[in-house]
Amino acid sequence: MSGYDTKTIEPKWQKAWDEALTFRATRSGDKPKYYVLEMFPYPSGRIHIGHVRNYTMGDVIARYKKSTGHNVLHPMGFDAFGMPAENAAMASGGHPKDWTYGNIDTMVAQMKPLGFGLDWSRMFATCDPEYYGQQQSMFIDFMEKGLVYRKNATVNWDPVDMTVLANEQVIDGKGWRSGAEVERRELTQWFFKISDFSEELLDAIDGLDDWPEKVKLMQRNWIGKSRGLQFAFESVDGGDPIEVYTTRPDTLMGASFVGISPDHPLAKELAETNEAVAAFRAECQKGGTTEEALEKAEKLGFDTGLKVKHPLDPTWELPVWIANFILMDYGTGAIFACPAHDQRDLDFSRKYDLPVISTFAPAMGEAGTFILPEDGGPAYVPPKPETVRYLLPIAGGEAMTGEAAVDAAIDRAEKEGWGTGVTKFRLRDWGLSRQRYWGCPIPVVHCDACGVVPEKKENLPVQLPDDVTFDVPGNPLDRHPTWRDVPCPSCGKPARRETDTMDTFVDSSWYFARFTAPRAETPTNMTEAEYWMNVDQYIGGIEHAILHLLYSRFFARAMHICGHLPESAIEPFDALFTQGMVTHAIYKTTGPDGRPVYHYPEDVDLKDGKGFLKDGTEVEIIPSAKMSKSKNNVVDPMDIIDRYGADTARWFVLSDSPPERDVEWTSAGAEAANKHLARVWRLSADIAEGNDTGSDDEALLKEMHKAIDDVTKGIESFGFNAAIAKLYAFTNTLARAKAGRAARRQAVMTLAQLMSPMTPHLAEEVWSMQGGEGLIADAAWPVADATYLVEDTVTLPIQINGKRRSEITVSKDADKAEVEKLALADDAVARALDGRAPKKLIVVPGRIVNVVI
RNA sequence: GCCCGAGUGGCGGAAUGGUAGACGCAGCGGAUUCAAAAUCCGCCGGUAGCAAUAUCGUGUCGGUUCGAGUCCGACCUCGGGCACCA
Repeated sequence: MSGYDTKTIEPKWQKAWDEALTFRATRSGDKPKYYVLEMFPYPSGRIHIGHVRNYTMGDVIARYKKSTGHNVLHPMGFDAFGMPAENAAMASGGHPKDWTYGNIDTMVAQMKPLGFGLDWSRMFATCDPEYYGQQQSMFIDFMEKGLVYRKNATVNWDPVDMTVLANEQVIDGKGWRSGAEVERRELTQWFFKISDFSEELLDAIDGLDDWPEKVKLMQRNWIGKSRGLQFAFESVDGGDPIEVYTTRPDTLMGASFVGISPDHPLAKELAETNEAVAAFRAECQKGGTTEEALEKAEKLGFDTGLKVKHPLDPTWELPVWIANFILMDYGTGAIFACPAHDQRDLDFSRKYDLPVISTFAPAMGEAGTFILPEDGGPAYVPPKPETVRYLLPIAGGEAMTGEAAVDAAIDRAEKEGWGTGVTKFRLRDWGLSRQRYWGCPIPVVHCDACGVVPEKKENLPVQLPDDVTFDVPGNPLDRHPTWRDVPCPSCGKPARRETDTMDTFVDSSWYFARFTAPRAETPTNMTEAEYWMNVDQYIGGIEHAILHLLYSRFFARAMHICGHLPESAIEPFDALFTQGMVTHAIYKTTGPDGRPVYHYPEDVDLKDGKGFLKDGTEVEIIPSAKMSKSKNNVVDPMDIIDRYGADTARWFVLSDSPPERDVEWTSAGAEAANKHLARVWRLSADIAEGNDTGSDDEALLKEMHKAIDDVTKGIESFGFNAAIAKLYAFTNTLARAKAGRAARRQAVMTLAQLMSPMTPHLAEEVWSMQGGEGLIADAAWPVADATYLVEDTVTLPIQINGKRRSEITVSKDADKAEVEKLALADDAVARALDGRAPKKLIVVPGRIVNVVI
């Protein structure tokens, strides 16, 4: 007997599936369809064990759904535009295109030996002109429908390299290559009008029943609907009124100053004549553009000397300050500050010695050790639904919730005519312009006579030129000698192409739709889209909870408006599952220069939880760290396949941790997985050669049907680790079973079927060893027989005052009175009661008995 | 700074508000073997006890409940996102 030989088994069955076109997605018959999709990878170079986990989960679902009678679509492609390709070209020459397609070839070659049931015939990369040409065509459709526009927006500017930087290229406020202090600079950029859909994208979240609550909550907060008051502060000095928006109009009597953004038109106007203002504005331009950088930056202010009137008291004059923490993008770019109830405003007021006035305090009785902010306490910011005691109410009573007070304040302002209740959203329009080469060119032309004109559709795709270099910073499209020069699509006179390319989030916002008809001459094919959409199960990382998923939801709506998707597909992902990362310990020592040295796992011997190098030096073990090349803790799936086979890798990434949590890769765990699969193989071989004697067939059947039931439920609920635990238990049962050959053969074939979504090669091998008909991949999923699932008796734990003290065994349909009688007769209970009657007796049928004494 | 999660034995983890620790790893003991590997069997949260058993125990502190890993509040630590990483 040759043993469990993955190097023979795995290629054999992969070939069999290929030849039988087992995983080719078809619309045949009257079967229901099922579309399962994992977030497609960026072609970084090699596949990562995290990819293996992600695609294995999808494959389990895909194979399971196929065996329950669905037409399954399970495609794969590559999110192939983006910065790393340009960085590689800058670092080591070559061309982003060659680098990217080379990586794709490598990664496909690495994925195939893993035996995923994918329809490879549908594969594409977003950098294929056939794909991005269709994207350009849709961009033009979006323009026609008014979903795209241009406006100014801030970017990170490196003043030394004279180039725009991505947020990740700004490190501690400095450019990553030049080290120069980064500035914020305005450029005219293209935007998608996602904000037109704010309300709709928010409301529709309620219908996403099979999305994780946390993702829905994150999206709701991101869209950020708020109700507030918009009103104007009249100028004392005869200038224009300053419009402000506030979500806390109830704190108006606590106003300390009026703040405007450094980018507010008034600030810009002042800067023209006032050098100090101009200098302050320049100071505020320093640093990166991220919200985090802005929030964490030191609060800076500049007193303009201007004064405005308080709307409720014309004699009350408030100073106007320019403050760096006020965003022009949100509200009106101007606020009134209430330091008593906002920590940022309080920090600012203390720094610049501005007044602090509390408008409310904790409700009576809850005051305790409360210190008012004006007396040195922190800003008092209770949740809005909490009742507080108003010291300076502007409307309504003294004790109110913040919510009620805000409503009352808006009512008063509207009645008196000095303000309006306004609903605003935090969600900003989607800026898609990138000043980079390796992306989808924006298909427009700038003409001196006609302005901005979309390219003619028959001229699409607007292809990236191949003859570019990356030896100097900046966008190669900008300095290409001829690429920019084109005739105006409208008047035919010489004009210039747009040199900005699209954000790569655009590429990934509709690939799922393209998979339904990947070679269509239009972005989608309606027949195919109607049949396959929506994605029934989408699987990916939690890091995409907001941007990618929100942009895709917007895109599906925009595509529907332009006739590229049916209305039923405007929420493209019916169910979402977010999986955790695969982590691995880091082995670290400290070098002679005091800097950390990271060691490869194969160089470290593990003993009793400690790690040692070959020379005996003990290494520090940092567990569960994100895999990173610089930390030498990356596990290469190809090494695992080579050593143990694909099924072991697949089994392990599913077995050790719940799928939504991170899993730590350990060599011990991989070995254990491999041992178990070898054991199943031996068990099958034994049974195939075994004899017919035995009894207890009934007991084995019972366990088998329980296993079918448990594993089916486990797969359906993404409890893969729990399903695998049941499979271990059932394997143990089968190995020890004294049943006859027929019953054991049936059991091992069922075991193979239950394992087949996770370890498909081994499952096929066992199936064929036992003389199963056809491929296990085509076999119908086993169904549990309910008659085997019911137990005749149940064991009930007995608690005394909530602590387990004993147990009784009763028949499964014993009524409450009978259980009570048996419980009271129990020795432990009788001892504890000592003749007294229990205070209370709780019987939860089939669950527990609790005697309260 | 803001938003969202997660914390259970030596380790990964299981547990519709109802027996905390299923299953796996490591460890310990045994069988098999000339020996080893492989395999098979048994034990395995802490403390006390020969044992029966008692007692403590799910990041920390409090609360709701007959009963809390699970629900509520505060805090600590770690992770994800913050609009140009993908």
